[in-house]
Amino acid sequence: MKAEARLFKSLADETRLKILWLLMTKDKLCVCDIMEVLGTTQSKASRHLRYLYHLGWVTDYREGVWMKYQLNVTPGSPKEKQLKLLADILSSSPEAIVLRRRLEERLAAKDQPDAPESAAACRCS
Amino acid sequence: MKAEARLFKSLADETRLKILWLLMTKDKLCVCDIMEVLGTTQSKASRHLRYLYHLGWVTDYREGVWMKYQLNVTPGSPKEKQLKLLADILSSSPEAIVLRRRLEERLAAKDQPDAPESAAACRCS
DNA sequence: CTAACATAACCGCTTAAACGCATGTTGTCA
DNA sequence: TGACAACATGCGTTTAAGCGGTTATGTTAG
Repeated sequence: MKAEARLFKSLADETRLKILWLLMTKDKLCVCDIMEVLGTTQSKASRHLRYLYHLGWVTDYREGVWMKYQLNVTPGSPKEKQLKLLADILSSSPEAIVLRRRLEERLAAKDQPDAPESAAACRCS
Repeated sequence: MKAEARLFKSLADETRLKILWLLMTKDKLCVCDIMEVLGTTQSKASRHLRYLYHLGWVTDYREGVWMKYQLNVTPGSPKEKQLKLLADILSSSPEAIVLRRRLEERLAAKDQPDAPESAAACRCS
């Protein structure tokens, strides 16, 4: 059951859970979005995203300068089912709402090109 | 989401997963049974059982010399639902069958009082 | 080509988890 | 009461995870 243990270990980190939760709210996020919404470092965000990538939780693709990440929702895959369960568990957390709202705000701020430099520090599309 | 991370961390260990799986097969196991079936140390088995106990996965009660452990299946509790999901995940592991068989053998051997000392090293009821 | 930016990889450090071993505790039985 | 069995736990060690800070890689714009 080593594989199962590794599966759960990949979920045994608060930052990774938050990242997955953000990607459930909105797929196709770049690293700078996640890093900004979570209020963390680029190094940390990127590292956890790579971790999730190698374990099959997310897929990535490049869009210009930005690396976009999204949930691996291949239909019928075990991951898809697991993600559903995970969503159910995370949604009952009090922080879930806060994070979701922060993400909305962040994405909205980026649509305003006259952002007051506080939001949208990066020029991620 | 710290609580959720801790929840998954409690499942991020192979020994603990195996213990939970054994308890899904047969509730009310003593430490010596688990330790024997998993082929591990008493110290290790006991420690992980206490760990699972403190996180609400299992309950315990004393039966003479033996400490009996069983899954915490309080109806309607979150743990009950989580255990169902966990059972689903673990059952698809190749080791699941082996462990289940080993447990059956172990329990059967204990019913034979003329055990050849290899099985039933302890006199657990 | 070069500067600027987004991201990944590296390094050293700190912390926490898991383990083995030994010891303590509790219950049973003679 | 003393010996023994089942179990819990304290301690020291080892190993792995996460993190901050820095550097390397890749991409675009000028």
